[in-house]
Amino acid sequence: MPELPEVEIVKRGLDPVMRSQVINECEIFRSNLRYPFPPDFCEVLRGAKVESLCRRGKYLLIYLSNGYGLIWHLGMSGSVKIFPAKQSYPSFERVKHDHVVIHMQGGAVIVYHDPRRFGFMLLEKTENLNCIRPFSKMGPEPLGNAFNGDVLAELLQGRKSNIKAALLDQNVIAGIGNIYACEALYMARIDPARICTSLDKKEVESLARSVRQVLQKAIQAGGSSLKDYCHTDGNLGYFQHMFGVYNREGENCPDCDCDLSVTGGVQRIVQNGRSTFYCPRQQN
DNA sequence: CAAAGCTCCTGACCGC
DNA sequence: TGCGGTCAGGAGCTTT
Repeated sequence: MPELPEVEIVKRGLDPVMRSQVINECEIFRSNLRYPFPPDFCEVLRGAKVESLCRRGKYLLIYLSNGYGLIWHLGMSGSVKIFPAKQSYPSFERVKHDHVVIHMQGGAVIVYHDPRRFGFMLLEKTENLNCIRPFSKMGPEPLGNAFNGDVLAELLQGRKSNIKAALLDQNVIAGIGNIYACEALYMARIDPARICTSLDKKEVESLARSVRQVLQKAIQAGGSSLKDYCHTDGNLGYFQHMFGVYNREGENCPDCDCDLSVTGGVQRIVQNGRSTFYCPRQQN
């Protein structure tokens, strides 16, 4: 479940093997992931030099010298593996669910693996990238300079949904998924069921700070590895060991020492069809 | 327009 | 041991 921190870690892993390097060959092993590959997908990549890589929300954007940008989303279960030049000879073993293989001129091989195939790769002219969906409507980067309590207050202005759903809406803030929405609300000590408009200025300030902090800490920890996610070198992130509430139903949260037989510990509820984990004693 | 529901997919897990 | 049912969730689409 790659969210902003996991995509950022993937980007940092890809950068040294892709930036300023030429793509020698691209192979796809099925015609579609979530969406069909563009018909000229491999041709556009082949021979192109990678100018730069960036992350926008949960998206990876790879800018090519031929005027195209590769739009790459890891969906729910996507992961990227890099086989450095020395180890890629004679050839790596392609395993089940390896759908895309990119060969760099220096010999490194980049493999996209995605069992559930919620991920996708698309192409778009670089000049159009900011004008097309989802980027044209996407909310601000929570780790960017342009994000703070005032901005968040403006974004939540007049919203009638609960605050958890708002954090998950990519048109409000970019990059937050279910894990970090739960963790940010816990860190800010805000009940996930609160309606956006009911939050006062102080709470919104606290939430904006918590969003930034939880994402920064997760990046420092190499992201969260649950089920499918791992780094480009195969190592796991360890932020899942630092969860306060996510996936911890029935346990004490880090700031509670209450009697579990009385309080039941961290609760799991369903909001908008998604699990929410929270501590009723800390978040209200 | 906003908000909520539905859908895609596979593997893990559970109960019998 | 096997088998069917349920769950997980990002985001586009549909419905309200």
